[in-house]
Amino acid sequence: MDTADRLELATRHTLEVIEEEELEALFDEGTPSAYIGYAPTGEMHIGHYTTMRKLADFIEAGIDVTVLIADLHAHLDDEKSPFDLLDARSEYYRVAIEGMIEAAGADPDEISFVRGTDFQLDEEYTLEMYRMAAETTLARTQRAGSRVVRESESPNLGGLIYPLMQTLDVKALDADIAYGGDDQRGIYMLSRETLPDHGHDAPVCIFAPLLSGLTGEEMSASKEDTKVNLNDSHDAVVEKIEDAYCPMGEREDNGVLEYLEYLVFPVLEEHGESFVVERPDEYGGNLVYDEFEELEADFLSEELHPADLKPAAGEYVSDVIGPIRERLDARPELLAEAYPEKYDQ
RNA sequence: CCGCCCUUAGCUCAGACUGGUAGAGCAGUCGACUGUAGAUCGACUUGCCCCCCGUUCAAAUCGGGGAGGGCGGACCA
Repeated sequence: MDTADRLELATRHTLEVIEEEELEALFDEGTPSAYIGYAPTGEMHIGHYTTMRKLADFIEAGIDVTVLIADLHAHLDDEKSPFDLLDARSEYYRVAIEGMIEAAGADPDEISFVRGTDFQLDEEYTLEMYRMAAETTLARTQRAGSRVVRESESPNLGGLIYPLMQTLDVKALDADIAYGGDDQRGIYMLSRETLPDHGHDAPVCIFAPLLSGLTGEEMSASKEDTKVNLNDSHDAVVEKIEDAYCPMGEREDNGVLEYLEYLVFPVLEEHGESFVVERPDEYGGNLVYDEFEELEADFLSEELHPADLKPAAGEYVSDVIGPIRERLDARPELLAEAYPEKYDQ
């Protein structure tokens, strides 16, 4: 595969690449490494899946991929995860992530899993963190993490250590590429500024779009109705999509369309399948789409009505998470131990 | 170590001075209207009032103690 093809694969369906020329240079040199980190806090949802799907492209493009399960970060960010649940949540995340990677059409064995505490307590790492803390202002650090770390009237120090550690993770994992959702932008811009002073190249940054929530607002981990969980039952998925904000002919803040664009169609494309909308004859009969752009055009022209789209979308979204749901359902103890307050019986 | 302030519905808070076992907004649920959802109307729900002890016929409210959180002082003089 030549550099142009690898570039196309690695960057398709992404929001932003900083900088594309640097990525091109990495491909010319050989096999770059990329990493994405997830802090094991709340339950994994469909938004995680969209970033995960990209990893399959990375592997195919000849990139070494590492997934970091950032357990310390999960606690540093306002104690979102209690310290004594870090083991359980890390394990749940690993299994869920493997499921997503497999469902996305890649082999989980081709991805390296690393846990934060495996290396973030090393003397070298720690010492460098103190040095970085000494050279970075409060305001700069706060700004870097503002979209990731929980906002509060009385923020804890942990939220400021968070961006510094994430920056050091890039170096510790020797990553050429830092990949993540667009919310990570602030932190990785800090990394690009800081790392060259700490003996590591500024990482190429690739950002995935963040999906809108189903209620028209931002997707929120704490608001059930704004997102589809990976272990939601088929009926729960269909119902959430049915209840979703979806104005006819509009794509702004339209989570349903975004789910289809970034999740359903890429998977259908992988399997060579079409998207079928069952529509009563009264409204014109069934519709078949092979590309999202066709569906989008019909939706925008109001040829495709939300009331016909939603039931179909619900079915396909449920199918997409099906394999992951099966994995999680097969091991109920994972969720029970990771979220005892919710799954205790 | 000292002083002051805060803690009431899922969230933001009112009520406390002048005791009579709780309210608003938002959120949520359900209807109406739309061939979906939203918006808009209409209805409804929600509580260890941080904990313990005391005063009282009666305590979210008064007194004492404690916990958690915030702010300031103390060192630099």
